[in-house]
Amino acid sequence: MGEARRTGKRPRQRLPPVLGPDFFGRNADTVARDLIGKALVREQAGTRTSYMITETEAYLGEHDLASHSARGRTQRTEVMFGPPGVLYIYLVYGMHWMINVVTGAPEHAAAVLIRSAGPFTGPGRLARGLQISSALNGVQAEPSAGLWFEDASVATTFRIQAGPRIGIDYAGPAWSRRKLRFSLKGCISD
DNA sequence: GCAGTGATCATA
DNA sequence: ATGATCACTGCC
Repeated sequence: MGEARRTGKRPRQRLPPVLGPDFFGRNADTVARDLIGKALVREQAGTRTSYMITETEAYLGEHDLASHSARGRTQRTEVMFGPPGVLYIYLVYGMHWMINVVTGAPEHAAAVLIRSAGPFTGPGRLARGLQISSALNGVQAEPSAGLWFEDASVATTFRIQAGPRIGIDYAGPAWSRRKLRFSLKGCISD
């Protein structure tokens, strides 16, 4: 007993789909744009919290001089060359963890940086707020990992703004000018 | 405006 | 082994 029956007139429960390789196995800029308004879900010690994603950045691949993968395959960038939907998490400035998800086909070293979600504006604050660090680097984003993405948009209509990426001037004007940062218009992070 | 912080990578 | 760099944040 105790199990809910799935027969009869009970309406079928609609679970928000977990975004997987089908979603992430596309161009980074498409994924980055599509992630705006989606949910980043964190579960720790049985407590689950969803955060609406409001800001992302696309890193297109080895040809993108702003991307870590432009320097080739290294120990750090190895996960970027792996399958889509895997988390790429690294430390910058000795104290801030960045949450990325690998996109595109394997061997195509592209990723999307999650810059803001829910109340956490800024990639460093986001990782700190969700208590994310290197433990999830190289791990598939799925419920068993405690961090995953869901197509759970609450807002029905919203505008997405595109602008230049932050903190990548080293890539030169051609790449730093490109509008590969996406944000929810009206949010503090837009 | 700029200091803090330490992994990572190139150079040797 | 050493030094430069860094997909940032917080406080001046």
